[in-house]
Amino acid sequence: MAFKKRRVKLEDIARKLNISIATVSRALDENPRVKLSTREKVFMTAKAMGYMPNQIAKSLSSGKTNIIGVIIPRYDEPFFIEVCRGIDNYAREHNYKILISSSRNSFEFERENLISFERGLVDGIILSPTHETEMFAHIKNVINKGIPVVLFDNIREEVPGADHVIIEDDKASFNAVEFLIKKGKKKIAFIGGIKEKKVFQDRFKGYIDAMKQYEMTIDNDLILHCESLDREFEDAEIQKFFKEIKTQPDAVFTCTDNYGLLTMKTLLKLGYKIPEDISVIGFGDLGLGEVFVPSLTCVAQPSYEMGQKVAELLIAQFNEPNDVNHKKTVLKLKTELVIRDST
Amino acid sequence: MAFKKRRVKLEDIARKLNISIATVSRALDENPRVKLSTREKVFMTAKAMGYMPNQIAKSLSSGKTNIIGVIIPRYDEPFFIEVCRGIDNYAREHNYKILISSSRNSFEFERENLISFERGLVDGIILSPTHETEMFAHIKNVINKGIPVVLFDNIREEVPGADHVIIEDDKASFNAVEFLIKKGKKKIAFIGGIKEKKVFQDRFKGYIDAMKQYEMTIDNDLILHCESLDREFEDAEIQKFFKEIKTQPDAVFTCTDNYGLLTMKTLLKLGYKIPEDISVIGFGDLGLGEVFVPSLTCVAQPSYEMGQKVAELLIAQFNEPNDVNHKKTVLKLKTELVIRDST
DNA sequence: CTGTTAGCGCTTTCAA
DNA sequence: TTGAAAGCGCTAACAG
Repeated sequence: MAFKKRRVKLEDIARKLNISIATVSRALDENPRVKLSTREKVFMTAKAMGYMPNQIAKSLSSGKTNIIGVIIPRYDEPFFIEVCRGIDNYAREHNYKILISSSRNSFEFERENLISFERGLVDGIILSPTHETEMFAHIKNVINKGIPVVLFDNIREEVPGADHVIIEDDKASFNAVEFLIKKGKKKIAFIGGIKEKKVFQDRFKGYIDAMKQYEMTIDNDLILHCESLDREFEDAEIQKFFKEIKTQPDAVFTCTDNYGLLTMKTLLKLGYKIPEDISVIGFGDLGLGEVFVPSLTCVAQPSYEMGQKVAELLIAQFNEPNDVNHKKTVLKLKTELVIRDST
Repeated sequence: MAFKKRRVKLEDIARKLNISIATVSRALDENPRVKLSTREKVFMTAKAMGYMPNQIAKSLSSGKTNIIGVIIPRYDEPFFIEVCRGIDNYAREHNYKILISSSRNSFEFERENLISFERGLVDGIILSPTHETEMFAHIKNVINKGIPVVLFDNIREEVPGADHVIIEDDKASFNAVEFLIKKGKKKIAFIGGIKEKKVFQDRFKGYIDAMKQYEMTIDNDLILHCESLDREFEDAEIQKFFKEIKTQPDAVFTCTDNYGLLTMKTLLKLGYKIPEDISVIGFGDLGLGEVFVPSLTCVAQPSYEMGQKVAELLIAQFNEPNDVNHKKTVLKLKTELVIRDST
């Protein structure tokens, strides 16, 4: 093979068999209107000649690409990858591929990615907004062009026409904090993420609600909203928080697995015993918490299922007769508190 | 907007301006052969009409999709995600998108994915073979069709025509084991993965080489080749290994971060002190090892760089005049031993 | 500097 | 049951 071969196309098969391109196309489509014997002949020669359909030509002609565009804020967060795995799984079963793009936690990139998806490469879009995303005009724009959209995870504002899949963030953290209170904890600290992110707002709300409902005093000294998006800095922020803390907490509710682990690390280094002196709870439950010593009690988030649901909703939109008066679905997934050694 | 709008196309712009489609196409391409004033007019109207180029039509006509197909064995391994991040980064800078497919550790899926990529959807393919992949006919096939291919990580057999990017697995583990020996360790255990996987073979070789070179006795009782592909079972295998072990080791060299962490967990639960009683080394260094208490000494693998290199090689192939007599590049990336608290 | 025209490979009416 | 032919929206060679 010393040269790049020209690909076999329908025309080649047609010529070899002395039939028309249309018949070949129909035959390969297993169209029953083509005589069985012809169909068989076509199949054989197609195989013999090493025919491969051209996906691009098919797409142009049919107006469907069978590709789903996925935009996530970042790759290096197991939650998003797990969601993608769920999407991929469902999509594959329905003959779709996924094109993943990261918005790198930037609204500008999110917009760019979205625009590039408007160029007809994808049949629909799944998007998890960044913390920077305040305006949703770019998304509405896409929807107005008739491209189906499903949003998940961090949705600050409801977008008409798009399905939403989220988890019960407030309720989940309420339950976790309630669990600590019922264990007799008196000084429960809170560690969350950037305040702009809806999920962190909701998790904070759950904390506050539980504290109020059980008439605990809320001590601002025990509350930290991490501001960094980078592992390294998160670590530093958390270390600083516990070194400078005035009131000694007897429990910490944290808003991600990573915060939970970093908290345990810091506390262990400061000489605390977990869970004897202090309890720690994480959020997410994506594998790491189980291995740590002591293992981390977590709010378990159904990430993989979330991916599957999101894909399901999108593909359902594809099959709707009228995709513009699409009735929006808002799906709230349940979480579960997985109790381990850290509480 | 109560109906799905027909997209604006070149023809619409052309008609509105009373010029030809070709001119519009060239103008939007910023072709200097088009009069500046015409170009400007075209840009304005395109914008005003909300024109978006049709990527599919472009691809069919130009024969380029600007999409890179990536096939990885699994999503839930940070190494692969990190490589993808590197690929994505480089690709994006060069105006390519990536289509990720998981082969789910199965040769059959790998083949299927490859075949679906042969349908003209991607300009080139990046692939990390599964442990099951013994034959490379499916890959050679693709290369013979003139589709550029770059392989990385687990390559059992060199494939002519494809570039390879790997790390110095044997040397890396040699160095790690040597480090333990020089620390005065006498009973060094080895925990690796399935024997079919080339990377694990090489890492084992490095261990054996170091042990031989320093005239240490190799004790089969201290060697474990994990057979499971699932976290949960890995955990059980490692626990079993240490519970049944006859000789007490004073160090453990493990072939992945996860093995390292599971080993530490098991040892801590069995009452060992790390590093006082026993040292542990992991392989990969993808974030988790740093947080654990004690933090894990690791062979640091340049995963992100690997992704960038892989993408670079592929895109270089795109620009080669003759892609069939392509001179294969084999790139071996260096690793580094990051020393932390576990040794 | 601009227009005409012939594809790219496939799908799909319409006609036979 | 099959064929002819008109697109899908864009590119590019050629002509002017």
